[in-house]
Amino acid sequence: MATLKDVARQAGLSVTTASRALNNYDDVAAATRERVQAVARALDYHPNATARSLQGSHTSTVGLMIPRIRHRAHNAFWLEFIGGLAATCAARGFDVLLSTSETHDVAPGLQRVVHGRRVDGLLVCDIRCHDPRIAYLQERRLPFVAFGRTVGTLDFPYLDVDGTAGVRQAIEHLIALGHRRIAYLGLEMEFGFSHFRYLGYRKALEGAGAPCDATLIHHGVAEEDIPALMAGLLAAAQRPTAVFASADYLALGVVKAARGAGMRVPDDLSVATFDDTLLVQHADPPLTAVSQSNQRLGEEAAGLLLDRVMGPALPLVQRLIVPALVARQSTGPPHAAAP
Amino acid sequence: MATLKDVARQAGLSVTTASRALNNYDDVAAATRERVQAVARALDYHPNATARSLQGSHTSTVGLMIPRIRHRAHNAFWLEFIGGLAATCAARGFDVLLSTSETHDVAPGLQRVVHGRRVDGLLVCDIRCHDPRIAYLQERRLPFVAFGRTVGTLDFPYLDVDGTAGVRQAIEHLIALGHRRIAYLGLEMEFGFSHFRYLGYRKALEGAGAPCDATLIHHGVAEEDIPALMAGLLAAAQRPTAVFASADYLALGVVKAARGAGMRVPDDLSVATFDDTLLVQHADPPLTAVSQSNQRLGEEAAGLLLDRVMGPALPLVQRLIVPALVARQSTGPPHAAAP
DNA sequence: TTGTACGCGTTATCAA
DNA sequence: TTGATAACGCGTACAA
Repeated sequence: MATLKDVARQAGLSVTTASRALNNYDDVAAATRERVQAVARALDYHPNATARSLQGSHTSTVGLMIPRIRHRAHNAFWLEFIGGLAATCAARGFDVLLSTSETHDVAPGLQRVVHGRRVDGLLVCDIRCHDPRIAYLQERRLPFVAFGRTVGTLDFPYLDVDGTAGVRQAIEHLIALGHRRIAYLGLEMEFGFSHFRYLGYRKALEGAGAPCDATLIHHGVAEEDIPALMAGLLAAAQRPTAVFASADYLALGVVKAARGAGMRVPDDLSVATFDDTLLVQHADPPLTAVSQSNQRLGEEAAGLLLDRVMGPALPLVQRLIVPALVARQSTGPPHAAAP
Repeated sequence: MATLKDVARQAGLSVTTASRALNNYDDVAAATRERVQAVARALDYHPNATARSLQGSHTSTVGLMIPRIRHRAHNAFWLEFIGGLAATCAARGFDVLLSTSETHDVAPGLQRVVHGRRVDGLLVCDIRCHDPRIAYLQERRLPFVAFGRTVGTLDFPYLDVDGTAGVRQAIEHLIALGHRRIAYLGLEMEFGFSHFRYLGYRKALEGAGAPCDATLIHHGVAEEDIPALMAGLLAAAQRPTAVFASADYLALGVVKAARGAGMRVPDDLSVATFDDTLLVQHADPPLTAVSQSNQRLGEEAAGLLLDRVMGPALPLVQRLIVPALVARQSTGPPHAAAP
C-alpha cells in the first residue's frame, strides 16, 4: 500500500512537501500541490491513521463502554443509543471503539483502553450508585463523560435521563386518576438509575400527601419473581390499584400476572413503566410510559464527549434530560369496587 | 503518563532491556526482569497501543460495519449480534471499531478504515444482492468476512443465516397444517436476505406441488403499506388463509390488519415470520417464527474473522447457519369455512 | 517555496 | 545478558 514516501518519490519531491501539499498548507506552489494530489490519487494513497496518531498524540477515536447485555429487553435501548452516537461521531470525524464490560470494577478492558491511548475520550455507561470507574478516570485525566449518575458528590461530567422527574410524572398521573395505593417494582438498587427513579416515586407520594406503604415497594425484582410477587400484592386486604414498573419487561410481566389473576388492565389494575420501547408500544394494551428519544440521547452524549475532547479545559458540563410521560391505555381511574 | 523510556531510566537500564523484560523474553536475567516489572507497576506503566501498532504493523482491532438503523424493529437483532461479537473479540485480545454506514457504496467511512490501516480485519454486514464493497475489499487484500451473501458467484468468505431453509420450514409447516394459499410479504429485493428468503417460499411451494399465485406475493413492503395491502388480500375472492412476513414488524402489522378486518389469528388467518425477537415472543398471540441465536451469530462471525486475520492464507470459509422453526399460537389449520 | 532533521513509543536486529 | 541503532509513517521546527 502506498505511503507518503511513495507519493513523494513519484512526484520527485521530498516527503515534507508532499505532506504539506496533501494537507493544504499555503506555503506550497499551486502547481506542486496539484501534482502531488494527482500522484496521491493515482497511487490510491491514504494516510496511515496509526502513524498520524503516534505523531500527533491524538487518535480521532472515542471509546464507548457499554454493559454486556443481561436481559434481552435492554437491547432496544442501547442500539438506538449507539446509532445516534456513531452518527454524531462520524459527522465530526471520529471513530468509535467499542468495549462491552462484564463488570463495573476497573476491569482490564478499561485499563487497556485508557492506558493504551487508543482513544481521545471515553463514554462510560451503566453507572452504578458507587462506581469506582469514575475516580479511576479522573485520576488518569482522560477526557470522559458518564452516561448516568452516581449518588453523592457529582463532580464529573455526565449526561443522564432525569429518572426522578420521569417517575414522578408517572405517579402523579396515577394519583390524578384517583389512585392511592400504587405499587413500585424496581431493579437492583446498585444501579444509579434505580436510585433516582425510586426517588421520583417517593417525591410524588409525598407531594400528594399520599401514604407510603413499604409492602408495596419491591427492589431488585427479576422477571421470574413477578408471578409470586403479584399474587401476594393482589391477594392483600388493601391491594394496590396501580403498579409502576421501572423496566419495560417488568411491566409486561405485571400485566400478564394480573391477567392470570383474572384482572383487567386498566379496569382493575393500572400499569405504567419507564422505557418507551417497541415492546411497550406494541403491548396489549399499549402501556403508559415515561419516554425519551434514545437516539437523541446518543447524539447528545457524543456531542458532550467530543466537546470535551476538543476543548481541553472546558467547564464541567452536567446535563439532565427530562423525559415526557406518554399516557396510553394501560392506565385509568381505579375500579369503583376496589378499596 | 509513563512511557517505556521512563521505566528504563528508573530501573537504570536501556529501553531495549526494559521492553524485553516486560514482554517476558527469556534472554533477560530473572532479577532484572523483576526489577523492571516492579518499576513498571510503580509507575503504572502500560504500553502505548498506537506505537505498538505502528511498529508491528497490526492493530489488534477489527472493524464492524453495520447499517444505520432504518427501522426500530431491526434493533434487537443487531445489539445481540454486537454483544456476541464484542465478547469473542475481547476474549481473543481484539478491540472493535464500529462504523455505521449510511450507504452500501464504497463510502468514505469504509475507505478511511481500510486505508488508514486502523483495523486488521473487517466484518461487513447488511450485504446487498449486488454489493460493490466486496470487490473493493478483495482488491485491497484486507482480511474480511461478509455477514450475508450476494447473488451470483460467492468467492468470498461469509457467514449467513440460511434464509431459504428457514422460510422453507415455515411454509412447509403451513402446508402441513392444510394451507394452500399462503401470501408472502417481503422487504426490498436488493437485500441479500430478501432474495434468499423468497427462494425458500418458492421452493416450499414447488416441493408441495402447490400453486404459486403472483397476487399473493409482495416485495418491498413497508409497515405503512400493510393496512391497504391486507385489505386487498383479504377482500379477494380467493383470499389467503396464511401469511408469511419476512420481518417481525411486518408480521405484527399483518396481525393488526387482520384483526381490523374482523379476523381472528390463527382461526381465520395464520401468520408466521422470520426473526424470533422479543416483539414476536410477546405478541398476542405469540408468533410462529424462524429462529436463531443472534448472539451466537455474532460470536461465530467474530471467530471466522479472527481466524482469517491471524491465519493469513486460510482456505475460504463460508458458513450457513440453518435456523429452526418455533411453532407458536399464530399458526393453525385453515378455518373450515375458508375457500 | 522546498528540503533536512527530528521525534512520537515501541520492537527487532545485531553487536558487545 | 545487555545496549546501541534502526525502523514503522507521519508531521513540523528550522534552515536553505
